[in-house]
Amino acid sequence: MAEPLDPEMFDPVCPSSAMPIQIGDRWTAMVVLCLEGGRRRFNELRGPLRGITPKVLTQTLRAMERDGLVTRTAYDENPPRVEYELTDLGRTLLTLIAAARAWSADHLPALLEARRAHDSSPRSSLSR
Amino acid sequence: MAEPLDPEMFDPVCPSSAMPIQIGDRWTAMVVLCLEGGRRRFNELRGPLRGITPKVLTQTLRAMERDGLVTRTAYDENPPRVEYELTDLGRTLLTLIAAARAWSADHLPALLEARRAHDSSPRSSLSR
DNA sequence: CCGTATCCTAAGTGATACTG
DNA sequence: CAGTATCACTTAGGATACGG
Repeated sequence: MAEPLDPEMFDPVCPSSAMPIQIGDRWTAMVVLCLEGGRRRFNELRGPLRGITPKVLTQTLRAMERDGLVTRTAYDENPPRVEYELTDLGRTLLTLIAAARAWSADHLPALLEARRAHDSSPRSSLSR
Repeated sequence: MAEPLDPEMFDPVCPSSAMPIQIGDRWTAMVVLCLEGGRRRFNELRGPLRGITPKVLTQTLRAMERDGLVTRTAYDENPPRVEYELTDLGRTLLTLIAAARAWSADHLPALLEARRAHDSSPRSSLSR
């Protein structure tokens, strides 16, 4: 298990990463997906989560640990090694996240098109 | 259709309203649910959405209209009347929201318990 | 390698008051 | 009735630098 992650799996700027939902904060759902394949080290998570700073990743993981979504295991080695893993509770989010991604695949283009049409309409900046 | 809404249906402070997901901003999912039963007037929405201010409700509805989730119909009457209604696209969110609420019903207690246990643990404020 | 410590800004939200 | 106009505030999130 735990095959290498695509280091560019998530790019929050890229619309294809757009999710209609947010679970917890901005990164939580992505972290869950990153941990789907098994336990990961801190720096293994930083790659796929394009642009996340260590501070924010720590924050996110701490909050998830607090909520019982992940476990944190620190090995007393040098250099240090810390691994994160989904709990059973954390894994229950996977189906919900999958549903959300399915919604995006099915309907996000329509939403974006509606937005584009609205923004380019003369009425959008006028009389209300 | 359009039976009267429970004026206390949603209280963002109440944990039973807690959602594991957010769709758009803080209120969007609740607005979708409020409109599930049919078209509603502006002030009809303010009751169930406990504590929402008119400014924020307007913001939310405008954003949803822009994204093609609701339609806004203004009748030229006095006193003014404006009705909001879900579009087909907006209705596609209902199943996703239902899935989210089901997750809450099934797993939110466990999450909250994990949080409580973590917060009351002596380790939570100590050595990291 | 795995974080912390500071500092900072932008967005979201709300309170209050006012208007066509 | 259905909004707007201000003002104020909190917090998530990020940039950067440093530490065990």
